[in-house]
Amino acid sequence: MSEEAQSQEITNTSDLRAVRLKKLEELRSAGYDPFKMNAEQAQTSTQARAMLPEGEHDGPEVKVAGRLMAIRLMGKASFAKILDREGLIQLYFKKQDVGDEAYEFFKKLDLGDIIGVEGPLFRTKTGEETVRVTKFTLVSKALRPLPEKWHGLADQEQIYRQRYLDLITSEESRKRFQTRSRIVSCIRRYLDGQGFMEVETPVLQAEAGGAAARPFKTHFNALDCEFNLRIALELSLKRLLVGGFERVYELGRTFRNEGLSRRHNPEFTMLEVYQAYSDFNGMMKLIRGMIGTICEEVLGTDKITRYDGTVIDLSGEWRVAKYRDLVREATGRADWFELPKAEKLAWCDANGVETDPKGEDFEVTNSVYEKRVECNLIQPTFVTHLPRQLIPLAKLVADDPETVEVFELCINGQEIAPAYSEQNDPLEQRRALEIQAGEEIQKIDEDFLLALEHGMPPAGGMGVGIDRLVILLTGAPSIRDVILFPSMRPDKA
RNA sequence: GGGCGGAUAGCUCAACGGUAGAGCAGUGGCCUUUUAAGCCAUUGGUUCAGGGUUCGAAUCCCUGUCCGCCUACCA
Repeated sequence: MSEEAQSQEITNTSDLRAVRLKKLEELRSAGYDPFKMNAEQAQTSTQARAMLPEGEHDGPEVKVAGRLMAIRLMGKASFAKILDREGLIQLYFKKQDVGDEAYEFFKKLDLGDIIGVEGPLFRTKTGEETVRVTKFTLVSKALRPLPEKWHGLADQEQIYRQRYLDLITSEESRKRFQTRSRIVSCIRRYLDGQGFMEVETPVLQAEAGGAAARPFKTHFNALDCEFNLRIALELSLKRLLVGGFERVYELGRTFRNEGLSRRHNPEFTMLEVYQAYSDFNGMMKLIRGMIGTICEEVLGTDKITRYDGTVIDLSGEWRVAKYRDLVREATGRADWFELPKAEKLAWCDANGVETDPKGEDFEVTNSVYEKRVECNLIQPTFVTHLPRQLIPLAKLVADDPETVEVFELCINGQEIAPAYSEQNDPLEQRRALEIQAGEEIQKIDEDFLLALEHGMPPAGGMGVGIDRLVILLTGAPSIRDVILFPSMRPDKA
């Protein structure tokens, strides 16, 4: 590849790669190989800027490094900007300062090249902190050009497939992923501080249980049998409750072989937490405290402005509302639960709520809940007292046995975290699993039931969709904007 | 799976049946405090692929590929 560029006379100067390859070959034949060089990054861009006090014109020497993002050549002096992990910093190259030869070298640099520079700080007449470069080193040559400097990357596909270009050009995207990382480490700190223990359980499972979703299948060569990628963490973690690990959590990737949308990615990050001698009320305090801590320590605010301008207020006490009341409110029918199914169906039909007419009565109601209640819960709301048929794995509410001890925390029109008072009666659990499995009895996880029969302490359990939480907390428009490399069809190039 | 929209220079986009253009970046030149720096000159195209209609297609029609949005499926 290099010979081709080396030997050929470049006639087409808009073949940017060829032009840059030629520059590289020229450097190499002059005895300079950028890929064999390194630079010292003694300060980040923000640290360096902070070393020049407000009002001061001159500052100390700094050594910074990063990617060249802008070059403004003005004859015998030039301005440039480099980007490091914290942002941009301006550089000033003057022929007098660096010497004639080095200045000619500088003029051959391209946008996208990675350089290290050193020199004293000064403030320009417009007030910007700038490094007056005395020495610089090219440490990586970019053979490909950066995206357009003003508009950046607009092609959604390229943003996802070549995320590095998006990260280089979009500060918003860069910040969003940095925030995600800080949210995740804050969650770990918070749970660890509450005496929880982080564990890792198998991703590869003979039977993927703990939720009703289609799994991804794979083949386990050594055992010569079909395996699945996990669809939930629940069953492994409850075995650990039986084993005496009373406060456990796992923060890991889960896989569901289902469609892609603004809210769904087939592989997504899930947090599941189990706490012995607690229940769904305890989980409510836990999630409230966790999100409150993230607001305080990561975001510095409890008011989130969404991409469309909507403000989500996470301060104060969050609303707690019963499922039935929310459905009554949404339909405007105080007598909703007394209506015969035919009238419920008629209401759905008249109000554009799609539902299966052959479904059970509670399923018709749940269609209303999903399409008219959940997606409208923008401000934080704990929905409680869900009908028992919807969640067979939770304990019944003692004084209202048609409902279960459960909440679903909804914010931003999405279910962020469901939590249960976990079922620990092994006989009830078997019955529930059998009902759920229907005819496919062989799918019941006997090993899990065996564990339960040894006695599991009463416990609260909760699942948190980390991607959705990050969507909420960063105000992002889509799940694809909070996953670095979202699932894509293979590039057929 | 269904519906709608899109694919044109390296990037962002125009041209909507009649010679494919602009800005950015690239190349050459001028310019010692600029910041979307400026000025002069200049290179760069299988208009996603394949077929059709037409004197003539980036433009109209068909098929395919890929992408986006909506929708469906989804404890």
